[in-house]
This record gives sequence, C-alpha cells and structure tokens, in this order.
Amino acid sequence: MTSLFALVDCNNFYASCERLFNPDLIGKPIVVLSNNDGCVIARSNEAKALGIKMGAPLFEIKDLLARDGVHVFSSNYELYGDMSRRVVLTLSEYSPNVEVYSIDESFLDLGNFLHVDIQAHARAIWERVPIATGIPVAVGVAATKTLAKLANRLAKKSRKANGVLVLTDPVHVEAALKATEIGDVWGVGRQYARKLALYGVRTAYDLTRQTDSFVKRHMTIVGLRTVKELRGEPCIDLEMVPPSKQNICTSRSFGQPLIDLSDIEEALATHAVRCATKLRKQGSCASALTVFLETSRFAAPGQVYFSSRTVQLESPSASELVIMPQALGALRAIFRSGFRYKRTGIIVTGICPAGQVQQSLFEPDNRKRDSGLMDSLDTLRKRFGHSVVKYGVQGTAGKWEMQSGKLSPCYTTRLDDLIKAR
DNA sequence: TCTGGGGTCCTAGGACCC
DNA sequence: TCTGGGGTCCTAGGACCC
Repeated sequence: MTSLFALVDCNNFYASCERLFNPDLIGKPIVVLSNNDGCVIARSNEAKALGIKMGAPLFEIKDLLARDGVHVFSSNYELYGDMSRRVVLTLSEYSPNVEVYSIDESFLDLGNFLHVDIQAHARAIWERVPIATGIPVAVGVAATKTLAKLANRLAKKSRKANGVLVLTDPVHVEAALKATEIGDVWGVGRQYARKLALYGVRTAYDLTRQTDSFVKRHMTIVGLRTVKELRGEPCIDLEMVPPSKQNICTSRSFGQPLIDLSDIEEALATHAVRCATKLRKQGSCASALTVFLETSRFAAPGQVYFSSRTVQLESPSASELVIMPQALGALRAIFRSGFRYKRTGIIVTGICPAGQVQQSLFEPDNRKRDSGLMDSLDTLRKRFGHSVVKYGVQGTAGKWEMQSGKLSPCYTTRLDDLIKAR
C-alpha cells in the first residue's frame, strides 16, 4: 500500500476572494492588507508582476500603489472564511479524507485510489473548484505531504504543468528536488536556509543527501522528519480532525497609539471575552492566563516597553466572568504611564477538556451558574454578532479599534451588505 | 505618524526529588 | 556539606507554519 497526498492551494486566495464579487477587477492588480492596514499579506498576479513584495509596509509603498492603480483592500476574514468553507466542501467530493490545513490549503488523502487515474483526478479538481466557487487553485500530488507541497509550488510555477503536478515518478521527483531551493521547502525557514548554505546545502536535493545525524544535529528531529519526507518516506499523517488547541491567544494592534489605561482596558476586556468564547467553542477550560502589553517595536529606545503577567486561576474556567476580571487585574499590574502603547492581548494556557474540571475545595461553585449564562451568550452572539452583549468596561469609544478603511462588503454572510452592494 | 495575528513543536537549563 | 545517577516538571527562547 502506497501513500499519496494531494495538496490543493487556492491561488492568491484573499485577492481572488475580493475579485469574485467585483468582476471589474479581473486582470487588475490587487493587494490585501493585514489587520490595521499595516502591510501587504496577499497580492494578485498583476500586483506581483509590479514587484510589490509580500509583507511590504503600506506606508512605504503607498505612492507606488497609487501610481500603478493598484486596488487596495483591508482584510475581510468573514468573507474569506466563508469562501474557504465552500472550497473545502467542493474538495470533499474528491476524497473522503480531507485535512483543512489553513484557510487556503487542504490536503487530500488519495492513498487507496488504486483504480483511479490520478493525473485525471487532480486535473478534475483543478477544473471543478473554480467552477463551483470562483476560486482558482493549484494541485500537487506526491507520496508525502512535504513532496505534495513541493509539487504544488511547481504546479503553479511551471507553464507546462498548468496548475497540476503529479510527482510520483522517481526521475521526476529528483528533478523537482534539484529545482527547488532549500528555503522553499516546507519546514525550512530563513534561519535554517542560511545555516544550511554555510554547509553548501542549497537545494532540496542537497538536503536529501545529508546524513540523518547531520540533519538532526542542525535542525532537530523536526528537520529530520522533513528530510525523510523529501526522500519519499511519509512521516506526517493527515489530520482530519484538528487537535484541540493548547494555547489560545487573542490580541490586536490598536488603530492608534494609546496612552490611557482606560482605553487599553476596553481593548483587553473585548479580547478576553473573545478568547473565552474561543475556549468554550472547543469545549475547553483554561487554568492560567497571560496578559501582555507593548509599545511599538519600532519606537525610539527608552520608549519601548514590553511586559506580561501570568495569573493562575483558582480552578480551570471558560467563563468570561472569571477570565475578564483576572485579565484586567493583570493589565493594571503591568501598566506604566508615560508610554505610547500599540498592542495588548491575552493568552490562555493549561487547557483541559471542560468535562474534566476539578472543583476547588475552597471556592463557591459558580460554574453551573456561569455555564448556563455562557451558553445563552454564545447563542445570542452567534445569531446577532459579537457586539450584541457587551460589558461596561468594554466601552463604546473604541479608540483602540483597528483601522480597516478599505473593507469590502461581506457579500456571502450579510444580507444587508449584499443588498447595499447591488 | 504608518511595519498582522494566531498558532505549533523542540531544546536547553534550572529547580527539585529520590 | 558532599557524594552520584536519574527522573520530572517548568520556563524561556528559538525555530517553523499560514
């Protein structure tokens, strides 16, 4: 029995989503910005051709964008998330086993497709997804997930492949490894690429030729797994059910620098509520939380401040009535006046299933009361949106809220947005 | 003025225990 | 206080991913 994986990756996903409901933009350069309109996180092919770099800060390229008539969007995760679900639904027609790896990538298990023409199957996916969803994709197929990633990259790059590459013939695999720079391998980042270059390791092929002990010494056992996968030995399984998260972090940069504690409290209270909501959604409780507060990393020396504080909870909880006050207490403890703050956030840790929580001996058991209330809040918010129920401390001023001045309508998830757009 | 947010895993080193 | 191997737990830091 041989393993076989397909990696299906949406082309320029966020840019493709923006274009979907705005056909005037076909053939035009588009970029999508990070939260707070900070930097570029997605580009259409036309924008790439103009030389706009991934991660470029908006303020540095603003003139260039205007000069070249690039269409600029704030990120609209509500739209992208919904489109992503539609793509995954389509993919599930092509394999019973699908792993949703990220918002724009899924792995498909094709391992037991013995009597299927894999090339034709992959091509069918490539044709079907844009018809069903409007989103173009590329498909890479190989014996391991790491090789499927590599095949997918080449499928996009190569004219001949035209969006689909099945990499199973050993001769082709070797050629593909030789054509792939080390830094483009899944699992090899900038640091490792730099280090490996010192040893003359420049391509994926070079890496497969190193001894296991060399790889383990320089890249830990994680790197060794990558190398084995490049050699065709599967080490990374398909994960159809995402494992429950061991940390949950909710944070945002402020739309403008904040000086007053009360403004920052509004932000953190909101993050704490969202964080507790995420915790409940995966059916977990947290036993500790960490609050952090920081200025811009780019502030002048002496004006940079970063602090965090961890609080152990009396007993594990997912109640915002527990988590929010504790978080605010931690924030007040680390706040120093005189700084221009840029970001705050909360991380919950020590996560356990909600069903396994041991009650503290000395605390009144508020869990029953809280969990009923939390259920009601979750239902309300799911139906009417996050701001339907808020706490006083969350405020209404919203001085912290992020800038997203170029937000597109949520065409697929909000009826009033769709009507307005028509 | 302006540079994202949310995760995972591994390792090393220290504290502490028998 | 030292002798000595071995184990666990925790944290900080560093690497990676999208």
